[in-house]
Amino acid sequence: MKEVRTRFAPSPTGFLHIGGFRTAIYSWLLARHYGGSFILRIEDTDQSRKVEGAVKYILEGFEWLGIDIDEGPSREELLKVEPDFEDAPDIGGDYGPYVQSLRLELYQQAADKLIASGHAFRCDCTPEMLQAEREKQLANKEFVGYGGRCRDRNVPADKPHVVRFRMPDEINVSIEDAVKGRVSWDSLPMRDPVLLKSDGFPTYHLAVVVDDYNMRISHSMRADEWLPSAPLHVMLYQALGWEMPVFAHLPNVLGKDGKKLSKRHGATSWSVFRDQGYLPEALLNYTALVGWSPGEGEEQEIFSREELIKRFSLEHVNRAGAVFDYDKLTWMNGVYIRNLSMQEFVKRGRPFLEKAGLKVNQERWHMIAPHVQERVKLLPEIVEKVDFLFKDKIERDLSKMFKKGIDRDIAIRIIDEAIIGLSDLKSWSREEIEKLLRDLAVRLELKPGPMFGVIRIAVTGKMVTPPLFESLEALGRGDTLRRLEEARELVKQCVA
RNA sequence: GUCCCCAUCGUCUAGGCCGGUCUAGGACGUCAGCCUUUCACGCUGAAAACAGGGGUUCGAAUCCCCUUGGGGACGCCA
Repeated sequence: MKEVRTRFAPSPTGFLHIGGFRTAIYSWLLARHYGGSFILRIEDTDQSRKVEGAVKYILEGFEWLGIDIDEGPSREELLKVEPDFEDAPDIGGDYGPYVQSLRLELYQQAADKLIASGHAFRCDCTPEMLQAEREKQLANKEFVGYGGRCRDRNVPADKPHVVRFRMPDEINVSIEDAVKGRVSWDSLPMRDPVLLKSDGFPTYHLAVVVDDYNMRISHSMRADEWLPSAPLHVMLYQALGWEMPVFAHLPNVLGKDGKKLSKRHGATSWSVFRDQGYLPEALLNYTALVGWSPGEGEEQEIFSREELIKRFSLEHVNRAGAVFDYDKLTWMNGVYIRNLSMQEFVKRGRPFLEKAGLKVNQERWHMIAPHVQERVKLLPEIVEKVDFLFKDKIERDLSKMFKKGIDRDIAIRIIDEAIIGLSDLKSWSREEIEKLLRDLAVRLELKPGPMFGVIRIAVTGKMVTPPLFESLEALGRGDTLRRLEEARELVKQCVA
């Protein structure tokens, strides 16, 4: 079997959203599944829309997600695209350059070949002329497109011009798409499309065909919106006498509203997910499942990178667009967080505590971590659960204390007794603390729930915390007693 | 205006190619309950879908056609 070679070919015109990343993920997965190569190619043929930093951003996203690249731009090539990309990696490969603006001769040659064989022609129509033509067609509700003025004018090569493909009057083209199945066209996809622009740069259509062919791409995977121009690409391959890759048109990733994913859907770029506390392995897992499933009745949904590679196949890529469900991603992130080793959780959680401005005491954090690990779905949620451990002063909403049969006097009694008992505790351990407080509840003839609630608010200031005894243990005897005493005074000031 | 793609619970999907085993399975979310020191986790259960209409067939979620709905393309953007 032919080597599987896939490529991801972003244009550095903006910040790639998660839908674009999914295309990359599928391409990468297919290459890895078959032990092939995954190639990165930069499609910077529209110089006017270039955005500085876009390539760097994509590369960082790949690294974060764990998508490794086999062939791609060398450091030198990257610096030509983004001069400020100081730590640009040196990827390289045998089919470079991997940046389209550095491959202009190749496109020119292909265009010349097409002109020579009569498949293409030069055109010197001005943008104004084309615009006028288009408006007229639009007004008449006609098929919009080039009218063919220069088809047989033999515009000389030394005059400013574009090169257009000579679209036949009738076509009959079909492809065997790896996800859509057989798709056929018997009417024109577009009229004499431009192949080479007047600035010497190719349009996407020419570039993708020339590069996929020259880079020996076996599977041309791309988003759904390219399907309508596939017949043109087929005709280009035929006119050039080149063998075609397998096409795979991937369904779109949609926002909650069922529309194609875009910026207005909020968190759509990888770094936003990272900052919101999603784990890269969870994002990768979930994203792979938006539009693909292992099929065959498999009910497992949590897949490691290796399992995804092992199971991925184009046959089970869905044909319909799929909504990206943040709720499910968040749930899955929680699963991944709980599956982390304690050490790993401690390590990954800490930066979010620091970012929240807390002075993290590693001993306390380490002690409480196992008890918050199963309580968060997003890393930043850790902050509100443990900040009482790292603050000198805490806020208390005492009013929350007085419910379920707890009044001011009882609260004071509880706190007093707790102070006495905890001070006398032989060792400051979770077991000792629990035993003492449970005994106290029995002695005071109180239900444990409400009574522990009083201590909870007195010491942490919150109604909801990690388990109480573990929380006190992590806080330490000194701070616990100090806070209890402080709370006692505050409660005394309350009007009964 | 022309062309193309798509269509199973609210969402992601299994099943469809090889019609019967599908009174349509799983997951997220939702609701109820259990567990329980709060909150989670975990567990149990519930509501929830084959877009509509025609065919073909003994039998259709599965095959065919039409309708409807959704998406996309028609640029010297990708």
